Parts: sequence; C-alpha cells; structure tokens
Amino acid sequence: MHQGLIEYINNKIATKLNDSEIAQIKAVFKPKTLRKHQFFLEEGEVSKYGGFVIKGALKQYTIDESGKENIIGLYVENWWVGDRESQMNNTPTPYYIDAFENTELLVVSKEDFVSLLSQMPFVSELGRVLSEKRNFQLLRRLHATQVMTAEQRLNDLEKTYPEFLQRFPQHIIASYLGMTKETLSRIRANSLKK
Amino acid sequence: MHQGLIEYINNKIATKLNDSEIAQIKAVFKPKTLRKHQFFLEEGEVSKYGGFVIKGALKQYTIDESGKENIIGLYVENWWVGDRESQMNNTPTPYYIDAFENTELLVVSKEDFVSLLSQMPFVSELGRVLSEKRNFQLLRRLHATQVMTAEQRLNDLEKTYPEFLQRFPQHIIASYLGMTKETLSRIRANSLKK
DNA sequence: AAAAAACGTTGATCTAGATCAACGTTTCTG
DNA sequence: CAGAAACGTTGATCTAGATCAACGTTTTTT
Repeated sequence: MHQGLIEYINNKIATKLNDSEIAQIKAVFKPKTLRKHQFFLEEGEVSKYGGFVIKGALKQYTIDESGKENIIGLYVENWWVGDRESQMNNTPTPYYIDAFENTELLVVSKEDFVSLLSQMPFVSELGRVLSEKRNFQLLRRLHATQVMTAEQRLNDLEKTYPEFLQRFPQHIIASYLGMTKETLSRIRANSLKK
Repeated sequence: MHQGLIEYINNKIATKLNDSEIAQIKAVFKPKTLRKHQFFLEEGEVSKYGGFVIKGALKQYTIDESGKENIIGLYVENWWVGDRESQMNNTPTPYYIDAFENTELLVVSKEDFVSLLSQMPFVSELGRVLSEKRNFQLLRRLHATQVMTAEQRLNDLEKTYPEFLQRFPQHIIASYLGMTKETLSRIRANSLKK
C-alpha cells in the first residue's frame, strides 16, 4: 500500500529512503478508502488531513447558490489532494472534495507532517519543490483563463493533462476549464468538422 | 539596503538571523535599481534572477497578437518577483516584468540560492512556507476568475489587496482582474449610484 | 508653456459563451 | 430487467462584458 508513495519520494530526492525513514513514513501516512461519491472534505469543515492518491480519482469544487458545481481541481494517482490552506490555518474550507471513483489514499495529519519535517530534513526541501511545481501549474491555469478562448483552453488541456480527458466525463472537464458542457460539446463537434 | 530583507526574514523564522547568516545573505542578494518602465524580464529570456522588492512596484504580463497587455501579477514592497519556472527549468519565459515605478530590488541568482539552501537549513523550510502561501493566493484568484462576476472580483480585490487600488491606475487593475478598463469604470460609476 | 502621452469616462454596438429546453443514449441500481 | 440517473448533443435565445469610438482631464516630457 505504501509502496507507491515510497517510489514517488525516491524519484524526487537525491538519495533513496533508508529503512528507518520508510518506517517513519509508514507510521504517519494512514490508508484511507473512499467509495465513489464519498467526501474527502466538505465545505465549512477544517481540513484535518492531506492525502496522496494511490488509486482512483477525486474532484474539488464549490457549489454556488443555484446548486451548480464549479470544479477547480482534479486529482488522480500520484497527486496530492486536500485544502492545505484550511489545514495549515485551521480555517473552514470553501471546497468540497469527493471521490469520483473508488479511491485509495494515504493521509497525513498536520501534526504528523510537522513531526516528519523536524525528523527528516529532506522533507522541507521536497515540500518546497513540490509546492513550487504546483505554483507553476496554478499560474499557467490562471493565465489561461484570463487570456484564452474556450477552444484554446481545451487544446491546452489536451497537451498538458491528456489523461484527464480519458478519465473524466465531458461535463466535469468543461467545469474544470471554466465553461459549460454545452460549449465543450460544440467545440468538439466543430473541431471534428475540420 | 538589505535591512528590509533581513527584517522580513526575521519575522518569518523562529529565531533571529545571526551575524554569519546576515553576512551570507548580504553576499548573495545584490542590489538592483530599475527606473520606471525598465524591464526586469522580457518574453523569450531565461530568467537569471529572483527579486525581492525593497521599494517600488512592478507588473508582470503577456502581450497578445493585437499588442494588448494582459497583467497577471502586481508586486510591491516585500513581495518576491520573477519567473521561477523559467529560472529553475532554464526555459524561456512567456512574461514581461517591468518597473511600474522607480524600483529597488535585491536579486539572487539560481546558483546563489542553491548555495544558500545547502548552507542555511531554514531556507528550505522558509521557501516551502512562502511557496505554499503563494499557492493559496493563486488558487483563490483562479477560483475567483472562474466563478465571480467582474463586480465581485473588484470587491474581492478591495478586501484582499486594498493597497493595489491606491497604487495602480484603473486600467492596470482592470487587466489584473481580467476585465477591460471600460468595464471597471462602469462598475465604479454604478456602485457610486447606490 | 506647449505638445504629447497617459488616464478615465460614456455611448453604441457586437459577440463568445451562458442559459433554457428538449431529446436520445448509456450506465447504474434496486 | 425495468426505471432512473447520468451523460452528451443540438437548437433557440439571452447577456455580461468586449470592442470601437470619441472626448475631457491630468500628467509627463521637451
């Protein structure tokens, strides 16, 4: 169960994890299973856990007054999921996160994460690098929503995360891209004609 | 000149910087002055430096085919500025960054930053925390552009970064918020009526 | 101090994409 | 396996905000 996480970390750091480190990681990352449609986090809660996706897929979204889901994040194997802002600042989250498929996660509490930070010096550095990568993603997406047309954003997604288009249905992709399912459907119909 | 940066760091870490650390920081962060309209970074370049703003203001933007500026970032005193993705991956940046006022920066090269990381253990952790904060900002802005109306985004900015509204003219704010200056002007006119 | 830029406003018009609605197909679920 | 969700498509209509244009005011440059 922890093998995926350990390989993931080994691929990101200079030296391999030793046995003691592996034991520590196994101790603080607890397995959690979510069946399809179960919540990992609900609006108003304070997030207790961060999660690493071993198997499955999740979506992160808000719900507006009219009940419409606005999807802001999609997560699959080897992605980190959660609302770190809520978790770090003990503030209520504005997001829902639920399992889009039956999902296996490894979750870690804030306290356990802090203890890892103090005991394993490379965790800060790994966290820094991963957080910066996430920054690059977010800045790109922000820029895309501000300057691109709906069609350009779809093309962009096909290049950046082609796996999402296989994995999630169109109305989910549409919302993630900030458009309606009708618009996405029409873009598709149009580009087939060409 | 370095005093602002040293205070900034002291406010973010558990213990104060000692003399040796201060000396190291002074050695790698070099002063740089930009006159209004001078570039810190231009599209196509590989970013060599990250910068910390001591005094002044900068804007980060792309320019589209029709020559229009699309502003994606505004930076004032005590903000970090640069394209870290370009700097870290040695890739050409898509952004322009220029001084919106006469500006004083402290800049650090990738190599010097890496040497700081290895010599001062708290740099990783500080970098991690700052990068996560930046993540929170970016996620909020992304969500805002996807779910809010133009008027809501303006109200949101008034709450989040009220200093920007004092500091930057309306057409800059409008672009930062992903709307035209005409739309921003009309929103203003409208909310005065109420 | 004159000329030129930069800035902000208002009006008229346009359009990308949203909304509303209906319907066929596929996939769950009891 | 039957009924109900979930999903995707197409058409008609609507609208928030963009675009285009003109003009007054303020700021900067020479």
